[in-house]
Amino acid sequence: MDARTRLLNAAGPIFALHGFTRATVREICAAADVNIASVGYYFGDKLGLYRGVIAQIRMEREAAFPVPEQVESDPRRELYRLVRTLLSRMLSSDVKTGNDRWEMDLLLREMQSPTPVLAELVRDYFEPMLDRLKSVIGALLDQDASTIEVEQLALSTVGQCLYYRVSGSVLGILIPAQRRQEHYDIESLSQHVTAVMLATTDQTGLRKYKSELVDMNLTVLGSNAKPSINEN
Amino acid sequence: MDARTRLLNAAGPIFALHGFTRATVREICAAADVNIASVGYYFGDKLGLYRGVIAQIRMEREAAFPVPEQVESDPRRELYRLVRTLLSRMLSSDVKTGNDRWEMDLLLREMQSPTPVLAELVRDYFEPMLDRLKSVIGALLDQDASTIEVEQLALSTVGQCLYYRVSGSVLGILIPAQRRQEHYDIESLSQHVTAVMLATTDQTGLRKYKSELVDMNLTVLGSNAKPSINEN
DNA sequence: AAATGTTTTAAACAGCTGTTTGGTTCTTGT
DNA sequence: ACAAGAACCAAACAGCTGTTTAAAACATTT
Repeated sequence: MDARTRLLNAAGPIFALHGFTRATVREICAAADVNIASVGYYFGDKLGLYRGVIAQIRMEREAAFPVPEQVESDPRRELYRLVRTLLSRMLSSDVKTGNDRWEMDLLLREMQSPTPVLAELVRDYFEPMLDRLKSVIGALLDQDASTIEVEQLALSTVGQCLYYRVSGSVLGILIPAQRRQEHYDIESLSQHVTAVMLATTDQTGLRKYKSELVDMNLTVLGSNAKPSINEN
Repeated sequence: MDARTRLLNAAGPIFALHGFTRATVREICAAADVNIASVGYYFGDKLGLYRGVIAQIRMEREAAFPVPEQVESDPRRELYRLVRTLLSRMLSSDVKTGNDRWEMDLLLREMQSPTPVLAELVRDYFEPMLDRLKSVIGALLDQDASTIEVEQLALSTVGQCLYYRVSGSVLGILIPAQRRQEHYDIESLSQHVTAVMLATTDQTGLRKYKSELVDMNLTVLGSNAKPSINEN
């Protein structure tokens, strides 16, 4: 195999495991069975190699879990498909090998310590998915739903999905292994998240509770006579 | 001020900004106006200093945004308070100074690259909040709600809140600054998240949509005759 | 077979890292 | 005032970092 691609393949998991800085080119080159100077030769420097890895896994994951085509007649079913794709991208990795899920770890590190790469990643990878979610949620809501309302709901959807990836380490401590395996797989979570969003976008749902909430809040504020201060 | 506490204060933002490894003791000591050898003198080594910082910010944030006492008669209002506390802990920092929100960044880094510190952090900081959420959501649902259902809903709540912190960098690219300031403050988001969860926990809500979903899903699978394969 | 261009190699470089040393200054109790 | 201990300091240490060098090995073309 080409030394360049061997380097690319070896770098991915190591960058994901240790982050960009902590990952050393020596460790990567040893894993790729390649001389240390090769990263300079093929990618200019360490950051160039990193860019290459990011670009590669983005293509891979778009191919493995593409945004479903817009053929669903029922927006509810389309929402389910989108959520499932989202969760698959978050939690799953190569379907064939069943390998570790290092790709998403890498993207999360990029979100936490952004490099110039993040902007294009958002533009090409996250935004299309968010737009699709907005369009489906818009279809589920009444026509006079505000842009911001639809957007917040789309973000709530992504947020729930992302959470199960971000706090994997925390969930590992909070939730016993058996229950985790039984109830926190992609299928169960897809159904759960979709159900939450369907219940929320029901005509009688969100707006009713939001106005209820405003009333409640005003009552609290009124009885306390402190209109703008944090009450926690 | 004591050199020890000066060190502790200076280390927090720097650890949060660069992560444990990238943060150098030289930079921290320079910011604290302290000799390099002091970290060894007071904390043993760099990791000891890190532990000290984590312990300190946990105490600070618990004092600044305590879990509300269980005095609310209306579970809906209690849910709102819990969500607001959660979002405050995520998004806000020192109320007086209005400083940067570096504390949560640090906790997130700990979640992503866990050290032995994470376990106690989960036990003392996350778990009590999650238990409270479970109890409120259990009160909102009908009595025969399963444990796992309540837990998933509680995690969905936390997930939505956490998302606005985790993907701060992404939101900065996706959403224009003005709209972000107007609609993505703590108050707006608290109302939004609470409304979503109230709509979902309505008696007629979640379970209805979940069974609907199962029907839909079975239909899809049946027409494709591929029962167990990922259809994305 | 010779020449040209490409790829690979071991070694060295300069710089930064956390930690330690041994001595100095300051504080405290008697 | 003086001794004992705590606090602090500049300097050096050993190790690892990304990157570069210049030569060797290989491949391809003439």
